[in-house]
Amino acid sequence: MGRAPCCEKMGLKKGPWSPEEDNILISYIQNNGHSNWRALPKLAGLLRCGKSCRLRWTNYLRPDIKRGNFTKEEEDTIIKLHENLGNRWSAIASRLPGRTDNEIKNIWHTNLKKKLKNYQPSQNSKRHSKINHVSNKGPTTSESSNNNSTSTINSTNNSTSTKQHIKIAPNSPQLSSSEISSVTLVVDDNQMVIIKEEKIESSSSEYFPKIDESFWTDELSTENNMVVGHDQEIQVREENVDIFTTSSKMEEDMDFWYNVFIKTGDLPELPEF
DNA sequence: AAAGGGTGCAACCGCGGCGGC
DNA sequence: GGCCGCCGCGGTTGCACCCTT
Repeated sequence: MGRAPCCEKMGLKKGPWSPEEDNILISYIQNNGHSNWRALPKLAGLLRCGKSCRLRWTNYLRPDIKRGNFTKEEEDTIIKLHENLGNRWSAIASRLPGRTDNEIKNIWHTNLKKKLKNYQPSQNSKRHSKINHVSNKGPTTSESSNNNSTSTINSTNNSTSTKQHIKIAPNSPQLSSSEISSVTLVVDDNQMVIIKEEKIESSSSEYFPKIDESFWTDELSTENNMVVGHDQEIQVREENVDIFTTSSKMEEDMDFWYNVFIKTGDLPELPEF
């Protein structure tokens, strides 16, 4: 079934936006919000499709957009994040306040990609010097196409005495958006952080254990172990995993910890849980 | 000064996810 | 469960501007 192309209706304007159109859109959204993009242009009196309005607003007119050149720090962050997230521009943009996915995508294609060609970073070796890969046992089938890995990291935090299991993202930053993955951190008795990344071919239904809503709640359920459980060593280690409950403080700490990890490749002191 | 190529960026296109019915 | 419409995302295009010759 074919999808009707955007702006198929005759009479809808395309191309660059005029200042007048911008003003109409801004004042309408300021007064009425943008709960329905489809209806917005009609209600605002714009000869544009909703999609065009949404794009203009999110990429250009939004008041919280940071204009101007990217700083060195922002560029470095983009490079780091792209290394980990791939072309997931919206995910990258979400970590750069005031920057849009479109802007980041543009800067990447026009600027950073070229920079990287001449720049062979040592981040990987740096990271690997701190992350000791203790096993790399994928599922017994499709091993060649699945890139599962488990890493341990020495933590300097000596205060915890129980294993904790932290799911930081449903998608591994090491994998492209076309791949389904799971990333899990486990802190064990010896203050070792185990990073479990699992890459799953999206077409391979055997790696999609049934996950109910509880998986995405704060409590660690056995379902979690199923998801990461292709690695036997991890399964054994997880036998003593305590129920994991989160607090906003803990989430903040983990977010900070993860951000430093992403930005620098270094592993800062592990937050106390 | 003009032409041609390169660059940057706004905007468009089409697809997929998701929710409502 | 399937259909449909809306929204968001990533890829691509088009054009204005800049630089070089």
